[in-house]
Amino acid sequence: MTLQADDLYAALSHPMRLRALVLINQLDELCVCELTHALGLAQPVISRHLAQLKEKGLLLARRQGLWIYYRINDDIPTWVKTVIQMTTEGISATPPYQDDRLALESMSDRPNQTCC
Amino acid sequence: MTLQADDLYAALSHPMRLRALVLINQLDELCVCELTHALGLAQPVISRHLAQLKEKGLLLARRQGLWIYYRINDDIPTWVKTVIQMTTEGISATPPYQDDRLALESMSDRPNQTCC
DNA sequence: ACCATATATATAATATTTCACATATAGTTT
DNA sequence: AAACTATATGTGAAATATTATATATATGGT
Repeated sequence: MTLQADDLYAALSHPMRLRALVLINQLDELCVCELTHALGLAQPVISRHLAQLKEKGLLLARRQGLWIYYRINDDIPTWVKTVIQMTTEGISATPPYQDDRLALESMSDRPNQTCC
Repeated sequence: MTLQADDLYAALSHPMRLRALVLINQLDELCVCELTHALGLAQPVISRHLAQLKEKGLLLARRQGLWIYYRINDDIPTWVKTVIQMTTEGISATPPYQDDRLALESMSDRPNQTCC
């Protein structure tokens, strides 16, 4: 069951989902609390958006201890990967995407695999 | 005023708008009646979707006699053009996009510039 | 001037999406 | 096992998008 174009664009149609996806694409893998911090949203809101991206087949989730890490599903059509990559390159240096990245990097006690 | 990523993806988030855009991208320029025929939608529905694509800056309209032809705005960021092109190439050979093209080509008394 | 055709728009009804808030689940630590 | 943390989900309200229908506008032809 491959990702349909409709599902891709439905997934990207919310500004926060686009911000989340661009951030994940830049950093390979992020957990919910990192996204919550970077995007400044309430946890249930982030979780819901991530659930949608996952439902559509765009993201995969991996649990590690208490944290759940989301990453881009590698099993999507090549053209979709290109679209995500072009978008990321096209907008990552502009607000609000640039600031999202800075907010993430300034996050204290950010969980990561090495410390567990 | 450049096209924002949010606007692009809001524009593409409706299946019929995606179908219209892919068709226009393949054929350079199409009038409302051609799109109505190809996509099998009521005229006001098509007009509204086209108006949205135009509002976001994705399409331009040109009147020729009674017909209004829509085409892709060339004044959009390069990455957006790439996204549209990759999408078109990625899906144009699959349904329903393939059938839209066939429906268009089987349209009788299709208006075109040369006959006016 | 009148009629016909192509397209656009107004409006109200409907459907869909999103959010806020509360609560549930799963894993960890003590 | 109880308390704690991170994340997910249920539910109803609010916001937003879409459609159907009717009507308006613009152009061309007679």
